[in-house]
Amino acid sequence: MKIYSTLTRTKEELVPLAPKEVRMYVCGVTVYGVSHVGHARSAIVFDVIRRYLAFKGYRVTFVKNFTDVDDKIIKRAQEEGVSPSELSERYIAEFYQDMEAIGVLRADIEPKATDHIPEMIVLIERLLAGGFAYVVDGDVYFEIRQFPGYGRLSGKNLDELLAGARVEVDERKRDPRDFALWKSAKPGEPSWPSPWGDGRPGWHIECSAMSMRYLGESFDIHGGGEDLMFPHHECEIAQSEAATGQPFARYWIHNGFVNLGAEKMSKSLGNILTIRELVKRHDPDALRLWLLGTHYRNPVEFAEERVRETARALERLRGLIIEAERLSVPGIDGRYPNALERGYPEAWLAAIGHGELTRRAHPCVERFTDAMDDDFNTPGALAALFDLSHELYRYREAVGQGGKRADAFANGVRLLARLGWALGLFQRPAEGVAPSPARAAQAEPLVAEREQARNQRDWKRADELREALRKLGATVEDTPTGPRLKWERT
RNA sequence: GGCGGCGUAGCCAAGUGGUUAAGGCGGAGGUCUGCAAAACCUCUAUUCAGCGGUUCGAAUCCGCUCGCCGCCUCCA
Repeated sequence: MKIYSTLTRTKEELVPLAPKEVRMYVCGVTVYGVSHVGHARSAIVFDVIRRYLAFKGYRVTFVKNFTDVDDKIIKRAQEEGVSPSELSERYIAEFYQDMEAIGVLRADIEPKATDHIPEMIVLIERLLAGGFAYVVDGDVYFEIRQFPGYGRLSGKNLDELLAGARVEVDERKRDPRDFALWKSAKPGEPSWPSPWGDGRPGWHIECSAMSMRYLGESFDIHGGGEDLMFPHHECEIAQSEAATGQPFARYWIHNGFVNLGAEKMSKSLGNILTIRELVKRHDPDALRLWLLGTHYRNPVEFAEERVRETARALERLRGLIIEAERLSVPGIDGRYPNALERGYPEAWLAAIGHGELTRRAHPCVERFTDAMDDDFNTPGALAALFDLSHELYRYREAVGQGGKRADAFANGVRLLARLGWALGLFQRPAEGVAPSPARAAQAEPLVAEREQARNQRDWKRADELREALRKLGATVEDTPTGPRLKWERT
């Protein structure tokens, strides 16, 4: 399969350092506030990448960090009159809640910067010993001139960076572009002892230290939002490769932004839309489906209406799962909340049990994996999924005729659910939106009475009751097996 | 100023040198239905911002023009 790497700006064949094993590190969040749609996109993109690699049969080790010490955290903690660690712990808990709400699996390892100060100190010492860094008044800086590759990832040359003249002017630095590895302690700020005096780590060093700790000095994939390309990832490469003399990450993956209207969304602009708010209004699967409808490297513009449209498309796919479950096929197993399973599309195709349906499903599955193999082309994969759903509905229409069998249909749906799993879809109960118990209790007698009216061919009364149910938020669908309620999201 | 990206149907969005330009939403007609809903069938871009060029052949490559956006500073 091919992955676009920012480092080379081309799609490259994925060749992991160890066969059949992928080690990936993704820069997580700085925990000083609630997460927004942009974080959701990044989390979902890498969740899908991780899932699909597992689906392909790779053993994936996925590390995603928390930055729990930095200027913003300290500032916010002071404003709120709590300790920085209290603040970061709170937002870590919030982050987990949000991720669960949108169906993002936990990473295998989720390290916090403050738990890895010793590793960072060791790394900084290596850099000092190698002549890549220098100490000034308890601060340690990385000297970028000592690392010729600096600027390669972001495609910047050093002179342009200087010409930009936005770099912080600090007389003590040998070069204005040098960046801090260690910052000396200021009163009232958290600090740790170090060979250079009490202080705290610079931003970039944590990711180098933690990725090396858990994945080794060289690993396969390093990812994050496109904004992290420079300076963060650029600095990570410099300090890591300077320290080890080894190539750091092999493939660099950056996801595009979520814009709000014409503007980018960011905490500093204050125009954020939180995940918390979003999942109140939208089905999490609709949110995911909407996000995956655009390739991960392209920007996407958020609009409530787009997500609502996507929810209608989702209903089509989900209708199949509901249908299959109604055929009492036990547990459509597209849902594996905590298990990463490798995929065997060929076996699943064969397991359908009816040659005709297998034959029709086959090209859909192939297009699905071809699209995903091509730099995680989720829009292409979704197109294949919709085509598969189409084939399944067609087949279901004809069940009972010409050898078409309900069990084959259900097996086909199971295949669809498995493909969906690789995208993180269909992991919740297929019924989707569940009514509150109170509403369900209210609806029950109305449905019963309506059935009675229909049996007596009292269409007027039946329609009144349909209307009454609609006011409760439920749409009635009459099916051969009886009425079915579809609840609105409230 | 430097670097990079984008402009495909009413809307969203794949495709990046060669059969009929995916898919979704929306819309039109039909089947089914007491009526609906869902599903199914048919249709909905002779054309890919514009203009030139390369090529037997371009939405796809090159040049120019217009429009939009991102990064260069904390940010997913």
